[in-house]
Amino acid sequence: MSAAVPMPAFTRTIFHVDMDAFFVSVEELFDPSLKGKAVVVGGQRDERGVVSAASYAARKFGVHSAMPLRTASKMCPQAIFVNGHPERYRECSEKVHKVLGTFSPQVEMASIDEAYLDMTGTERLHGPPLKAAHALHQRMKAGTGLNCSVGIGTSRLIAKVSSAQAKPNGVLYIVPGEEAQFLAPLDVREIPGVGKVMETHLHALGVKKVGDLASLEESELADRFGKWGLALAGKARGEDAGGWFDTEVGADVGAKSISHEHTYNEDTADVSQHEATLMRLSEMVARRLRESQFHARTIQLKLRYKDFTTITRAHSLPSPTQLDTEIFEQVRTLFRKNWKKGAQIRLLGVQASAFTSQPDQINLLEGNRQQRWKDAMAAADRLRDKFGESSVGLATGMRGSFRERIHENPASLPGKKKKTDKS
DNA sequence: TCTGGGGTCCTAGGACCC
DNA sequence: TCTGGGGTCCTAGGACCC
Repeated sequence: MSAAVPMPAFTRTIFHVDMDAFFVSVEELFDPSLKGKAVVVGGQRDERGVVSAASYAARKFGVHSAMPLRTASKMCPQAIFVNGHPERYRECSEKVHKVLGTFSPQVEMASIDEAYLDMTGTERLHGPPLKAAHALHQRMKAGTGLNCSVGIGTSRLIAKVSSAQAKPNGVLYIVPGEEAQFLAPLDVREIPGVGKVMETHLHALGVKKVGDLASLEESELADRFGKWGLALAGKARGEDAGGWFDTEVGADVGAKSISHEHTYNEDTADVSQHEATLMRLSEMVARRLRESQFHARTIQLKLRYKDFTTITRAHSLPSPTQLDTEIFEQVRTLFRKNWKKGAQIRLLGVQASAFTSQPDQINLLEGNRQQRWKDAMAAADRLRDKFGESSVGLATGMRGSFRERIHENPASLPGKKKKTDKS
């Protein structure tokens, strides 16, 4: 048993809705002459960069996302190369979200082109799962002009894996109880979270299919891969074992970081160019912080050299910021300290994290003071545990002082501890 | 093949505190 | 002079996803 998070006692009905060749399909809406042709979205054929999306016609030639554009051009010379249009995709994504909202109040956009719906208990409104899915399909086409695929299962994992099997433009329902049989013949790579590295490790153990994985001892997986191994064992059975998958659908989590980065068209060692780039990236990050009303405490520089070696260097500020100048100065300091002078740079990036919504200095100090008091109390408790009740006098004295503080400023009492433990 | 940009989560070591 | 056990925070790197 993986005991950390109890599985729901009832059977859930989860939909995973995945838009088909999303970026390509959106481009086709704007230029119908692209329809049916080999199309590559992401940039021009001679540019530095990778494929964001490929049409099904282009995929026939082996082109796939994340492939370098130049490689795609060699494999499929007749392909039409299109620059990406993020605003168009965001706009369409909102339309998708709206359509999905008419089917369930519990909708969660997992990325720009896919979503989870908890459809548990919607039978009276929408009928059985397959009927609801076909209705969704039609309403999606009518509302957005786009095709999607729908996977249905008792967990997020099963829904996600089955939507991939349903592509393109299909629906696949995995009947409750048949999860393991459905997964068994699939490549381990089909399990979300199993990438190239984990695949190699599993192959070394003779594990190629999910069925092979399911027949391994859970304890062996745990020994070999730690926390991940345990989750993996559950996934082989179709369970949302551990991590993000185990969360309720629609419980939206705020952003944890905001970043921008830039890859030069040609590598360069020109300092003034680097500082100008860092300035621009800092401005972009700061603007988004202000838009989302976040203040960031940690600023990170990302630096990639010509040979692709990449370093990150971070610094936490005494008080959080959303100002261009403060971010830029931090990132410039980090850059000056860490750049191997004269070495050619390929990419620069700026990231902000450790968000608070309260920039207020006074509140922050109060928070720190309170934290120290909490620490002191906890320390006293530990002392008491160790040395017995004779040391309780110390602890009581502290509690007294703490109580006074609470009366001074009752509003600031509630714990700001947000344990992000999802396992 | 010559490798984008925007994210999330996990691990591991060291500093620091009690 | 040597000896512990925990906890939290910070930082760096890496796997993975779309």
